[in-house]
Amino acid sequence: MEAAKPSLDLVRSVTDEHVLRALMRHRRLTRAELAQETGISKPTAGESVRRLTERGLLVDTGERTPGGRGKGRVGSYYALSGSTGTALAVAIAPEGVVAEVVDVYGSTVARTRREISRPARPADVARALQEAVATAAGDAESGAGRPRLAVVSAADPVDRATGRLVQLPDAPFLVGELDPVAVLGAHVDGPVTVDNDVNWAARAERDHADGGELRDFAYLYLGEGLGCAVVSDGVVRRGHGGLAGEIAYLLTAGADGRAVRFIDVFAELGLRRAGSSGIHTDRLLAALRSPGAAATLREALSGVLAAVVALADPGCVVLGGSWGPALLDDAAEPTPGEALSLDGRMPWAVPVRAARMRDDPAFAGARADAVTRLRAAIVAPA
Amino acid sequence: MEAAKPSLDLVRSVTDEHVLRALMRHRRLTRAELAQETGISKPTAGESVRRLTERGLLVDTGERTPGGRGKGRVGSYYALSGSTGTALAVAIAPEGVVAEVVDVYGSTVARTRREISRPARPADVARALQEAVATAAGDAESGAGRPRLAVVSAADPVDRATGRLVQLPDAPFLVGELDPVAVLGAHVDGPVTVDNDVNWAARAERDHADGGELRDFAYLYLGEGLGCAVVSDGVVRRGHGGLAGEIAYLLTAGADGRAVRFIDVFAELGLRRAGSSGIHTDRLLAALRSPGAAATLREALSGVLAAVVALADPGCVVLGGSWGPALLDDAAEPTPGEALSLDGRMPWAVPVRAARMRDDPAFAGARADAVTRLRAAIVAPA
DNA sequence: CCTTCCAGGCAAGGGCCCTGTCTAGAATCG
DNA sequence: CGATTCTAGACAGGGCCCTTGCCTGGAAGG
Repeated sequence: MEAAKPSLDLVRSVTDEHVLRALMRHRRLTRAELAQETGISKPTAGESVRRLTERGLLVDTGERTPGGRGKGRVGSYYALSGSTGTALAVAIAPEGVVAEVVDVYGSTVARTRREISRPARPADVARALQEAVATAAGDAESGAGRPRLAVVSAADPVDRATGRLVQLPDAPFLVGELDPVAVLGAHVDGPVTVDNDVNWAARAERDHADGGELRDFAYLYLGEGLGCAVVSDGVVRRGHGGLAGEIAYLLTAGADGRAVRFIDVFAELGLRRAGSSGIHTDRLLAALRSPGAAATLREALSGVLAAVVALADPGCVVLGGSWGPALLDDAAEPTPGEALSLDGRMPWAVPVRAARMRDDPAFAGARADAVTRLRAAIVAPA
Repeated sequence: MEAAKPSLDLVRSVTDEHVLRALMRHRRLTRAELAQETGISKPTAGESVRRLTERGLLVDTGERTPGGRGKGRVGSYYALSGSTGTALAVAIAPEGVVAEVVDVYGSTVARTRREISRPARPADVARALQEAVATAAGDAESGAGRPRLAVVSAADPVDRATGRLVQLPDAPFLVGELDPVAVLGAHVDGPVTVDNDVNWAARAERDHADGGELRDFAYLYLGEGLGCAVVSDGVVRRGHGGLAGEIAYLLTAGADGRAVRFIDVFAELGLRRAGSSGIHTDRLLAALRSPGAAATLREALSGVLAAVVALADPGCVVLGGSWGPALLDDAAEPTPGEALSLDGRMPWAVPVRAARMRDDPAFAGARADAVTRLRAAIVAPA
């Protein structure tokens, strides 16, 4: 509703969009099915099919049978043509790189994974990224051409304006000067979207919830690194530079009650890795069995939670990462968040629960967004 | 672009909207001017005027002269009719209540202010609100009928779902069970929108900036109460319950380096009012001249700033309230934020500046929103 | 008084969508 | 095996909305 002034082909474009979206949901439809599915009249749907076929977006699949039960005339099935293209979804993590080519239906066209041996050095990560992307894009290119766009998840802070990874002190992973936009741009025709893995995981968690109930929540990632995604009004809010959620620097209560940065709590407990500056998760999980260390960690996390709740007022806090959910498993499941009460710090209660998406949620979020963006790219220039 | 399926009158509605919006900007236009202004053709503009006049939204003003220089045929001026109505903008603060009736052009139709003697008790506030609203609405009603909607700013946390004021411990103003939606609903035909004064001030500050440059920023209100508005992607984000920005409960560094809540820092310095639980601003401004207290306050505020920056990544932090800007006046203006450096707590720098809107910014924000909503209400049911 | 100039009305045309009807062809039934 | 039944698709008619182009009427200026 912005600069749509002299509109009459606007109405045609919305018709075409409905037809395209219906075929994204159903893969193949006859013109009559299309009319019923979209609510558009039969002649109009037929005309839209004619236009879109002419533009090369739709093809007659050649399949003619209208289904088993049909008694009447055969119909022609139409489907999106191959020229609708594919999208590339990539996840960069210290354990390895995943690159997947997806089509408009959300199906996987090609997939590659490159492991990285620990500790992950910047050059190793860059090489793994290059190889994984080249392999996946190459495998898919023979079939469906170059991907039209790319969506990248990176286990590092991402500059919102440029998409480059940002190097912050005390951050666990050293990806150096990696520029995913430049690397992916060589394999993709369109835009490259880059964001933090925690933000992608939060989007996956949001989409996983039923009926859009998760419109305002915080996703705390507690693993080798510390991160937080803030979802407000249904959208991950990245802030001015894309660095929103860098909770490592939040002031919280340390072991002796002094105000220390969250990340420093782990140093004081001897839970930071020697080589990198990440958190030694194995040692941390072991330390959780000692009441003293567990209490210190819970106290520190409680201060962080209070800050998140005070500033963002989430309706719920989701804990993810390798050891975040472990803080909850101890508590009785029926009373989630009991073990992480805010200790009377905050005057209102907020439920805390473990993340439901556990299998590479960052990649899942990026992959889903790649499909969404691909669909939008097909519809938009209509 | 949502459920606009069977659209052809959609295009007519957008035409009418363009005509209405043009007349909101220019107050009166002939049909020819309307056509030129909107880019629509002359017959179409004329037809839209006919429809809108028939619906009672437009009137022929009777003015006929097409302007001084015109040599040709006289044109008829059309304008929005009186039935487009008015909106009510209200600001509730402990010092008093302001109620203003505005029209679609943003002009003031009626205005009332009721002072409240300190200390403001809940009953005083409720009475002042009743009186101010009744007077303003009554004054305007004779001319333009009942206002169509109301927008309310309240110097208290506001529940997002119900619009009721929320009572939090350690909050300065005691408005009890005040329910602005119920009070205003008696004087208004349409919806009543209620939000926190800090959020409204932040919106005013955003609109005051040139060219939408303030898309991601934080507005820290430091007065008798402590508040914060977080603007992400150009919109104030209220959180799940509307309580985002309650920074009084944030953990920060106290005088002795211990982790204390922000509000407790003022108690330790003896800067909280006896009767209410607000901050004694006069005493605080005096205390700022003592290096020790000033350093303590800056240290505490620095911890709060770090939390805001870490979680929201604002492109800039704006300080408002009665003593917030005073923290900056001491520093050299050319290097804003120097006196409030993050002390190396955060790895990236964020500029800090004083609020530019100083004259009741909360009311200004609510008033502007009332005009916007009134215009939308006129256009929407088109 | 005539010319100039502009607001507004009128006519024609094109685009888009809808309802309603007809046709063709295949499966099913008697 | 032919008649019936059912459905996909084509076609005609009509309504709505916008646009271009032309005409008219009346006021200001020479």
